[in-house]
Amino acid sequence: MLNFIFLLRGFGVGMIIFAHLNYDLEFTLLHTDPNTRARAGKMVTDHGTIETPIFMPVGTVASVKGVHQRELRDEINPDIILGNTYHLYLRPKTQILEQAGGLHKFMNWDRNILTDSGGYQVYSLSDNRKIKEEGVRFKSHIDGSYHVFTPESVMEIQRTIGADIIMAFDECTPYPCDYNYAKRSMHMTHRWLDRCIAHLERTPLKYGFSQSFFPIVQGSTYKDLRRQSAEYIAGAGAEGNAIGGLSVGEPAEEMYAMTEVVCEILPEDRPRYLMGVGTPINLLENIALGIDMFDCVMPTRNARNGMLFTAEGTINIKNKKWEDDFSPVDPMGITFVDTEYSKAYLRHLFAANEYLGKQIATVHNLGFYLWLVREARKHILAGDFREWKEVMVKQMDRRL
RNA sequence: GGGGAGAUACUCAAGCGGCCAACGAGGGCAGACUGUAAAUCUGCUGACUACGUCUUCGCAGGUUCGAAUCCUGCUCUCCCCA
Repeated sequence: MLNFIFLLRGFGVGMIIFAHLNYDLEFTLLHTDPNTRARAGKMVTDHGTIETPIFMPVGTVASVKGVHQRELRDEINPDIILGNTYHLYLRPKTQILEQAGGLHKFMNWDRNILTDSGGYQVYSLSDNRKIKEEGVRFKSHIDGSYHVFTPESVMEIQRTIGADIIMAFDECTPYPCDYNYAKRSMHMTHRWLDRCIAHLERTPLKYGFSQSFFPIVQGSTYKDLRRQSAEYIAGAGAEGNAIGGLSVGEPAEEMYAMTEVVCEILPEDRPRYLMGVGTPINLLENIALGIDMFDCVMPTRNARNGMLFTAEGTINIKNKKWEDDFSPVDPMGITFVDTEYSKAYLRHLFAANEYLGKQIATVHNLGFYLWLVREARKHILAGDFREWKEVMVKQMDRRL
């Protein structure tokens, strides 16, 4: 653990304070697969240990949709979940989170939390925002009011939300993206990164535990830009590094190609986080390329829309063929919902639009995703990851 | 007994001479979803020997070049008065 001392310029004569860009994240690489670039590791933060590779369930507005915290902890059991700066800033609003003593206390989650910076909303709310060098002006999707996010303000907000890992403010470019636009955008993201770091250094921690900061590689689907960006991001020397701007509609092969060139450059001894990915197959393929952390709305959103992920392939539980199939939701029985309910019953709940159906499907899908990354970890440690992965990819690439 | 309103596809419900195989909603069937403006969105939903043909709008006749739409009769439903 490194603690840098630095002098805050122009802030009182000779006043020495501790830098707030902490280096408190302990990441240990336990094993690297000899046949692929897959890694098994462990991160230790003030809110516990995160075993990698990890999948982080998305809880945008301080809720993993459809799941109680108790089910999340006891059944799905992730070491870390996500929240979103843009959404939480708009509602309940930063000040409420501050009064609550931070997001952990507010939502009663005492394990790790990572907050996304709102960079993805720069992409997804493209009709309702304007990007400038200074920052981004958003139109609230809740009440139509206007708000400006700058790298500085986003760092302030994330300090107040109080996640364990906070993300740089970036621009997530769309797909396809014109080369020149991707290049300009990438450079702006880099400049924003410098501003994020500068601002974090003068923004104190609020809740007595440390926060790690991850910068984000951009560069769209262009290898040269990705390399350039990865070098810049690696140069920041952060405790972990993220890859953004993927899983925005590009073919999987392009995603893997970008992950590959970026992972060659990002430091081995720091966790690598591929943002917004993905399908179970995407996870395994990217683990093989050296990714340690993932998040995605797919298991939760698709669950609410009736899609189940299993080791044998995907199920659309709304389909008529399950009407009289009284077999368990998933005979593997990763979580209690898998064996306590039948497919016919779950289909009925969806047909009747009962909340419970969406809840069961969500617990199942998240249980499966977490099982998948834990299993990957086991096989990396055991040395047979590649063989296992090949079998799993083939098996999961089906519709049941 | 008298007066009035109405019967449209699985359901509800528009249409009131040609642009009607018939708006819309529900239901049904299928698809999409990747750092969550998503409990959302999209398509199909009379029958076929399907870029065309055939049979539909209570039933039976009629008027018209042409009828779910107009006329006559019948059957049934609902409302009001006695």
